[in-house]
Amino acid sequence: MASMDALSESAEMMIKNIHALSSDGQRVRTSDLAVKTELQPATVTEMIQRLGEIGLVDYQAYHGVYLTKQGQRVANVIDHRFNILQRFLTEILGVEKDEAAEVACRMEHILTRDVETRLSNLLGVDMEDDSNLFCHEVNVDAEPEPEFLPLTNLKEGKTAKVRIILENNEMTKTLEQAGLAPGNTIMLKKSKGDSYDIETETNSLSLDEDIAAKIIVQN
Amino acid sequence: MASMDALSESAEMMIKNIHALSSDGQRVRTSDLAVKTELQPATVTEMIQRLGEIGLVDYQAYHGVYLTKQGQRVANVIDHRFNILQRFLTEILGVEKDEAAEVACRMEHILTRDVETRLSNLLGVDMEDDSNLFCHEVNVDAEPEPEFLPLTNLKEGKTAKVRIILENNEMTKTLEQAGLAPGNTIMLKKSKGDSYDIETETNSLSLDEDIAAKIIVQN
DNA sequence: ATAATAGTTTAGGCCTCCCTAAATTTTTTA
DNA sequence: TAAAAAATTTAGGGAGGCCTAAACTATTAT
Repeated sequence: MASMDALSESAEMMIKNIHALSSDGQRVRTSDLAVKTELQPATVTEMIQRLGEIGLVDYQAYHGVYLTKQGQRVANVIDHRFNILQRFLTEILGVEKDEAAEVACRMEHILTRDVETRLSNLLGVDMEDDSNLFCHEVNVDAEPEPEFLPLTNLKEGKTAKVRIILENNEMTKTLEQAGLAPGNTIMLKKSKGDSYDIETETNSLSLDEDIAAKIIVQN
Repeated sequence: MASMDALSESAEMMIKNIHALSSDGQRVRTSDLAVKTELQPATVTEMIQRLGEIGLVDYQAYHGVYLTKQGQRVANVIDHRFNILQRFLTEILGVEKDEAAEVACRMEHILTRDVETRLSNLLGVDMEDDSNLFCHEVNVDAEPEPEFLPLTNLKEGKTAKVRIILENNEMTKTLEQAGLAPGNTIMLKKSKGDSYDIETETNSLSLDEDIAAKIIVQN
């Protein structure tokens, strides 16, 4: 049980993965960690030995590890940060799930307590409530992924959801009032020449190509 | 000029600092970089030699460095990411400036292009426009910042713009059709008990607290 | 129960990033 | 312009994090 230095990203990832694999409180095997972390078994051994010296993990040679109380606390913090970040990235920014998971997995080691709290508030999560502190892993269900594309590439008759409007000026303000706002669903009726006829939930309108190119939709 | 591997955080920080110190296109001295980065001069030398081999920097022993075209491009990307992150942290999350700078300074090396774009959009920055790609340092102009807050925290009689609606289900679709969509302006008429009477551009409606809490507005 | 197999650790090597101390080069100044 | 001072680089070392190959331990199967 040594220094209270900040843990490295690698060390935190190892703890996170130990937590993810120790469903029933059993010791986690080196080889399972190696697969999960995509490291060589020898590297895992080295790592968990170091974590053992720091007191975050109970390690017995040839018989794997489990998290100590202290280690569990670390794991919970990391998991919580990951969840908050992933939710922020997907629900608010609209980032695609896999990328959100990757980015969240890197950022979770950087987030400060304060930023974490503020993000939680934005998402309407009660930080005191530990009940959302699980979910270790990326969800790997392959869904027919909706594509992001400029409105100019949408096929006639297709419906898509507005995700991003590049630029933020008078013009785009007008568009938003006409129902062309992020989150709304629109349908491209016709594109003739450089004019795009679209239908929003509330209006019909026609845009020229320059503007249409700045509207990114998702089908 | 070697590998196109991703740069380490340390390498990116060095480039950022070279950029920050080379105001007039002059070579930057090792000792100045040492002060700025809080590293030993010998460490700086080592680093800039490596950067030179990769072609990001023009290094002449005993006479300092300057960024190559390629190095400048890297610096611009990093600076832009920093600015976007810092603005997000301060303007939207309300994080105190110094902490925001620190966190942004760690996250800038992790941000993907996609997340960067989406954050820019949330902030109303046009990503194509390179004119915002300078500013190495923290912006210290205090403006009367518009606040992001859940509808449940809006004062009666106040007008605000809808920025984000968390969740994307049947209910929220209905809300959007009633004018409660990102980009629209609404006014909170009255909040009595856990019921919120609001006026959108097209309708009047009443929400209960659970839903109101998921609507983030900006005043 | 022991030999074969599977799993784990140790040994040793490489790279990055940081350091200090010594050597070297540049700049200053007398 | 040569000696002193300042700046820079080289040399060498340590920790973390990763690797492969070899040694070792545990498990399984006959």
